[in-house]
Amino acid sequence: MSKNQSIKSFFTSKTNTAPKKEDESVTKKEDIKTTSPERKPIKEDLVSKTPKAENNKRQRKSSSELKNLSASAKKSKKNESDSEILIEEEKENIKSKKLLDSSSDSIKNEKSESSDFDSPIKGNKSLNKSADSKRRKLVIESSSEEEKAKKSDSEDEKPKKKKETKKTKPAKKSPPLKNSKVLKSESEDEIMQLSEEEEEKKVSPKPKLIEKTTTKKSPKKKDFFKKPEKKVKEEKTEEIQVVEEKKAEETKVIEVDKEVKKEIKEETKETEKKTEAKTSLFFNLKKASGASVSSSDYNPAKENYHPIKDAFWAKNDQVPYKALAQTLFCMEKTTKRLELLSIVTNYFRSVLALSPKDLIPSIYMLTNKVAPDYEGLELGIGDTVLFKSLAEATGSTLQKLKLEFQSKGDIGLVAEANRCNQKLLFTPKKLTVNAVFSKLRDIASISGNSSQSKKSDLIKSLLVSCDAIEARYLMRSLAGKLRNGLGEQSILVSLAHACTITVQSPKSDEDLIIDRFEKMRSNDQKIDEMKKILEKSNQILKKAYYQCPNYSVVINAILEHGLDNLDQYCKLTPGVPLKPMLAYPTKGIHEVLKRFENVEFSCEYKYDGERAQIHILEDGSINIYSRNSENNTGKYPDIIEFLQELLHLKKGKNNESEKEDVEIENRVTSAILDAEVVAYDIEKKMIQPFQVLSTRKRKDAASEEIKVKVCIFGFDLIYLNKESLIDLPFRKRRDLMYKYFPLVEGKMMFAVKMDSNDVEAIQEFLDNSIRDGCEGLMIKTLDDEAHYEISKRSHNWLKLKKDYLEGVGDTLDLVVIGGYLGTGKRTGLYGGYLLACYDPENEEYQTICKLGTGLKDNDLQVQFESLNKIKIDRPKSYYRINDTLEQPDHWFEPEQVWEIKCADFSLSPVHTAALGLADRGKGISLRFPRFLRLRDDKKPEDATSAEQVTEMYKNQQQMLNLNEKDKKEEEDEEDY
DNA sequence: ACTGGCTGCCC
DNA sequence: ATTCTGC
DNA sequence: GCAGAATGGGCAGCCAGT
Repeated sequence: MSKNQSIKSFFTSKTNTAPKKEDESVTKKEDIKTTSPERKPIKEDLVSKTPKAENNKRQRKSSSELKNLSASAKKSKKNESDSEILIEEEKENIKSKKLLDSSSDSIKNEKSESSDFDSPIKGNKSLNKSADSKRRKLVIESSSEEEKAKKSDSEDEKPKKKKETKKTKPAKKSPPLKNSKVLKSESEDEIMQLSEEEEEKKVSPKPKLIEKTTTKKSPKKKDFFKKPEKKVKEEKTEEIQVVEEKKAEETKVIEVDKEVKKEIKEETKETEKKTEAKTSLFFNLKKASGASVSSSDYNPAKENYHPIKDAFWAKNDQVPYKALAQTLFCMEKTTKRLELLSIVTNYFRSVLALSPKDLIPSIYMLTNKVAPDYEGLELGIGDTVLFKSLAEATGSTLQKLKLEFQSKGDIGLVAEANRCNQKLLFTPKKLTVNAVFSKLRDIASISGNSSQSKKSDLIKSLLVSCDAIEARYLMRSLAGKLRNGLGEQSILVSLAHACTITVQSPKSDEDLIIDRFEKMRSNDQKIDEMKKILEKSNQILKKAYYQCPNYSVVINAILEHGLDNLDQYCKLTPGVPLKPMLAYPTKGIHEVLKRFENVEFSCEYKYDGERAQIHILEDGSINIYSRNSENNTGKYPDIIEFLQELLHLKKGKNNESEKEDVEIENRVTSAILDAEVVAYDIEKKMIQPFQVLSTRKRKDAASEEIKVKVCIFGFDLIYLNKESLIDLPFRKRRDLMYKYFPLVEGKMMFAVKMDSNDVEAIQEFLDNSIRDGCEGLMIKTLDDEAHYEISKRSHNWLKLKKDYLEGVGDTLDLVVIGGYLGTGKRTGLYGGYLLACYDPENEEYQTICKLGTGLKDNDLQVQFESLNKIKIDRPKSYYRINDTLEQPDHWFEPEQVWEIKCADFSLSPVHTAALGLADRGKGISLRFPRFLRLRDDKKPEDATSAEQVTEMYKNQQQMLNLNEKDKKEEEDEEDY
């Protein structure tokens, strides 16, 4: 029965879904793309042919582009001279900039200098996931290609096998089961009841012991690999053995790379010294008197660092990029925050003392930005482009680079190792921080036809001039992940410290006080005083920056007027976004009460929409900014028109007379309103889900064409009629908001609130909020610590969502079927996993989401070991995988079941869970999935079923509300 | 003119 | 967005 | 408790290739 039935059911499932799909225009593609069992022939095609074709294609391309390399190298000279001009322009620009009156003016100038288009190319703060996985896919497929030929025969048997495995699993699983229990007990606080035998096991594989048994050099992983490898070989079939051997090879590679990675710093430093030895003479000539450091010895981590003597460039020189690279390099050696801060502080002090004009580019480089957030200037470079450029620049193949990336986990290290070694006829000019920054801006400014290749050319031209260390950090900058342990917050602290320690002498403009606290450092009492001064500077700077998040403005103000007077020059201004107040997640009402003990607070609905900071300017124009200070003005023309009407604002000169015409008691002439914009169905008076909101146009939306109507839910007022309200307590700010902003049903509303600290009342309010289609509650103190001051605490509010509560919220038991190799601190482990639910109807596993959070470091270790034992070289035929989903690096036997929590369910264009059940062409996926624990008591067939997933999807509050409304009003179904 | 892939930005 | 972790 | 760094789904915008 097993075999036939399963095949039959596969078949019927297919024939069922196929016709359905056909009448849905959407799904033509899906039909082909989805891997489904009875389509095996096609699947074979997909798996074995496509990658080949793709590889060939890429190889061809990269070789042809290789030829271009020499051409681009020639070009680079021209590029450089071009950028020189730009740099000069920029310098002029900065020089001539009058910061005071208009942050925006100076910004506009800058922008028009470097770019003549205003369509924002978005930034590059995160590694591109799809790019990542693409790369992985390529690697895996190519590496296993040979195997595939052999395997394809056995593929036919797999569906049959599946039934067998199903039956035999309990027996088969028992050894791993024990293991996983053991592992679990390590990773979980809650310890399961274990038999004595298990108790023993529990003790033995503790990481510490493993460490002891390993040699000095080889990391723990060495053991992890070898043990499972042997075990598995003994008990598995021949077929699997092949897989294992391959696995072993791979693991060896990783293993080696691990070691390599550890040594790489030292190595590179040595090579650095050699190469720099030649050039150091050159620098010595140029050096200011007293300085005698070569560039690769530059060490801002040094004790008693002297910003001039310990630097290696001369006064008024442009800061060499090498200095920045060395700074970052020093930072990599420690994780201690104070040390990191001091390193960057020292670097800044040198810049201040020698080349103050380079402070701005330095800050941008260290915070990995190219412009203020609200300018919308973004690199538009992802991993894909970066790897392509790197391949072209170095002559390596994409494949090789990507494979290397898997083991190194960092594109900077890959670039460093593959750096173009061929010596050019003439030594390229040394890079300066300003030059690199300018080029980054150039890259960001390019758009339009063949912009990709132009960007690529720029990157290559930069790479040519890089030494090893520089290449490392340049690539990280381009990838948008400096990963240096200091984010924007801490860079600001460093800057504040630097500007406080190294200051201009009050006596003359020329003199510089190198260390204002020199005499205080040895005295304990004085040190406290020093710390106070530093902290005060810190506050001044942070307060200035969060009200005016523009480094050019802030730094120019510091250089011209000093840190202490910053508040006069960096004031809150409508038209310039400020950093918004954020909220901390809270696990329950009790935690809320504990945190806000004896303090009055208010609870508000937390709406599931988009944060909007609405700026109403004196001239009647309105700007809207996102949570991350992006300019969203072009996204909400409807809101702007509505508000201008509502508040009797008129654009243009006539506003004076107009305003007098209408008599309103509390007129808004300027304001900054903090609000949530939510998709809203006015007819049904219903809040719509986030997924609806997100389908709105983002740029140049025309108000007539807008389909998704929107309602503003105001919750805070930060600025009103020329006055900043940030120092008022929340209670007063909110009252002003109520007073000045009229309520318009379905257009302009206020967050539903309740001021009470009664547990039951809050509980009820929380339930209500969920019922009304909200995410939960925001909790804010009314009077105490209730200023809108991000500089003190950016997360001054609390948020309480249903799915934060323990034992509440949707939980699923899902099967791990694939893994994605991690990057950064997860290098050498899995950084993410592919999860599936089980569909007994079709006897297949359907992907439902990827997972990458909620995992403890130890979980990652343990999982890497246990999953390696069940690694397979290709997905099972009964895995239903959409081809547009990025393929995992490794596939696994369906064995481990994990408990996953999520906030919501969504219809997914890529995941196949419950495909056809909730929607004809779309599967279901999870919003905010996170790992809870291993369910070693469950077999994969006991995982949450497709049907259950559908149920959960339909039981979402939003769906319930929708149905209820539909029933009541007997209207047509509304679907999105 | 259409599509797929990449990127950035919302959450 | 969520979560974990070192300081 | 903070800041930083791992990672999620899913949308529109843009570009390259067909």
